[in-house]
Amino acid sequence: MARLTGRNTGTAPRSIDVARLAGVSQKTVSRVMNGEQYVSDDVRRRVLEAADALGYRLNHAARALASGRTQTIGVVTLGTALYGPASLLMGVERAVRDTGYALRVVNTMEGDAAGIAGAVDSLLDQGVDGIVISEPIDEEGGANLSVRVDVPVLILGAPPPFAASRVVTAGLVSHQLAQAVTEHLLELGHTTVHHLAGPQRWYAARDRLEGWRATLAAHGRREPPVIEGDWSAASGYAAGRRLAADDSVTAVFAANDDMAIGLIRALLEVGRRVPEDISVVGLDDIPVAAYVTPPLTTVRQPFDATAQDGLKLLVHAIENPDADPVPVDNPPVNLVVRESTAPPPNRTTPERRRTTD
Amino acid sequence: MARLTGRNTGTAPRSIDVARLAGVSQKTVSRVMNGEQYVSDDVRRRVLEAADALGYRLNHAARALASGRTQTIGVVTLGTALYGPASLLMGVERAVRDTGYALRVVNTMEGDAAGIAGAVDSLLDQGVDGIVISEPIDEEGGANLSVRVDVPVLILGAPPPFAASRVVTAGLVSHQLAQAVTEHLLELGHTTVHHLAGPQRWYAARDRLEGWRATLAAHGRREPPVIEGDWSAASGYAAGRRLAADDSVTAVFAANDDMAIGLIRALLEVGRRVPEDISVVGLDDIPVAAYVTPPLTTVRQPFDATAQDGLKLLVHAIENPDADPVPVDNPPVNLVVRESTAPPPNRTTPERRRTTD
DNA sequence: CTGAAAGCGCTAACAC
DNA sequence: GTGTTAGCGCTTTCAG
Repeated sequence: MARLTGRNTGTAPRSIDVARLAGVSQKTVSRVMNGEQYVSDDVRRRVLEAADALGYRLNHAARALASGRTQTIGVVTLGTALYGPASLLMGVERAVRDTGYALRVVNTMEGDAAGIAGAVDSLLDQGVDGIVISEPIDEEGGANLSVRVDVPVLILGAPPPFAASRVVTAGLVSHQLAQAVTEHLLELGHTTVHHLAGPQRWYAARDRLEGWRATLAAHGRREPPVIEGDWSAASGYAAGRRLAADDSVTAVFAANDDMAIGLIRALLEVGRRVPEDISVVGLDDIPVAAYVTPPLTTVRQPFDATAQDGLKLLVHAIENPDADPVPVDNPPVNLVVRESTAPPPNRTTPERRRTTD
Repeated sequence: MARLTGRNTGTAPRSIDVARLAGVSQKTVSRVMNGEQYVSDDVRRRVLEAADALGYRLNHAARALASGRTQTIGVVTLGTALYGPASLLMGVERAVRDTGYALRVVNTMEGDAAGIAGAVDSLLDQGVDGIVISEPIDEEGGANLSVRVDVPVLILGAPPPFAASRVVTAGLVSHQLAQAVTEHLLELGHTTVHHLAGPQRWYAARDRLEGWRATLAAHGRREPPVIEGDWSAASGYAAGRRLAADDSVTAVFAANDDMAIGLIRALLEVGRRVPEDISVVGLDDIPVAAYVTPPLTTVRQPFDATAQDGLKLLVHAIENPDADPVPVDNPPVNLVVRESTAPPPNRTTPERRRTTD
């Protein structure tokens, strides 16, 4: 194809076109577009006007090729609409937006053989300056990432599962959330607290379990057997059926709200009242939590704060390859006490209280 | 497993390195990497082996620059973890994955001045071969996209709000979903059905309202005044308070499950039973819908099917610039009848009206 | 402060 | 079937 140096019919304008119109060199256009210093205000204005007149749009592919930087961050998520992961993803998008980077997304399905390693690999393949791994789960020891990753990595909601050149983390708060829940229940007077855990391949699920366990131990309470669910309301329902059969259960901490809701449903179906007979607490504070019956006591997860803090670290690591990671504070724990928790029933003198809701 | 040695450390293997190792020309490597024809099996194997040995990774930026195609699709979503939009996004990711394209994501916040146009613009800026707009909302007539869009666009869940060179749509089923719900309620014997609509800036909300309205009209029923919510359980709750004051209400169709749940909560609080006094239906079939009290009757949205169908169209449009768009079938409507719907209560006065239909 | 030259790693067109 | 020759549109030296 011949050089279309003079005309650009149907072709997007290039920086050289802008340069000609503004009467400067192409390099100067580049300087202006990148907001570099050492450009006189007059030249800058002329370039900007010319660019605007032409409808100039910087070609990112060319920039990436020449500079080796893509100005995009890749995120690996679970391919699920679960409230937690979805909220985190949205938080990440917002946070990335603020940093001026673009966002690429790749999902890992649960049970995906390639798992996180495959997703990271494909991101590296597409070209990203940094990677966010959101809520990783261990897929068959998939934690060992055999890919060499030489861009900074942010792990959200789990400690570094593998060694990469520069890894930062954020959102390691499940432990505290679980502690807050457990203590709330203990303070109400419950002798102990049962736990309906999330799938243990998830770090978040393990961390919540540990937080619960540690809190119980700290208060010298007996640790009841753990029931493991899969985050779904259906699994909560199944767990509720089992728990309802045990008269000693007076308080249950479900690792997320969906399971808590399923659990409550099962309890109600067999005639156990919540919270009069059994208190139930969830975790997440999903949008409907305040409107189920009874309104659910739960802890809110700080998704946006986590995403923002994490991205700040990641971008810092990208742009300052040699600097040390700056630690961020953990966001405050936000326990939302509603009506699914109450003191344990008085066994000797059952309180007969009528509630219409 | 691939290894990455460093993007511009001078050590990143390029196609020419692979070519040298395999003893072929660089162009041949390119042919092999792109799966082109006319490469002997022997050469292909040698190239692949050399690439693997070197840990070669194709440079997408260079490819994009040279070919003008990015092999990525951009998606514009609402920056919300609402079940509907989040599910659609996940569906899109999965579908995009299957097509071999990569995915870029940009959010539009509600109330964002730049709105969809800005998001599309930024996507165009980053370089994409096609664009998916998921559940657009009208932001102050933001429908007029002043940007020139010269890549195919897929609109999910709404008709084309603007003129672009090639626009395809999918997921226009809200109307039918609303119809299914309304008819279900009518068939149970309700004289009419009230509607708690979604925010009318959303096409999905308008379409549901239209579906409900048309169905009522088709059955010759009176159309009660519409209450508008904002998708949230809180707005459903507020609507429930108002509706509960009206004795004539026996059936309500809420435009999504969250609002339905809030609505039910409000009804229960003032002593109106669901479904004995009032039937309530939602829309979405969120994960907890089956476990709230009472279990919610709702219609499931075909997110995955919509995303897949839509992406098929989009990719077709991308790869066949001149072909006509192929229409796809609408997925079947999936009404899930649970326990929040029942025949209307028996009035003390049998003012039962005969309907001939 | 500004400009000229030299690629970044790949694909496209056309030879062979 | 395979190689050769040009660029894609930008950023990078390095001059002035």
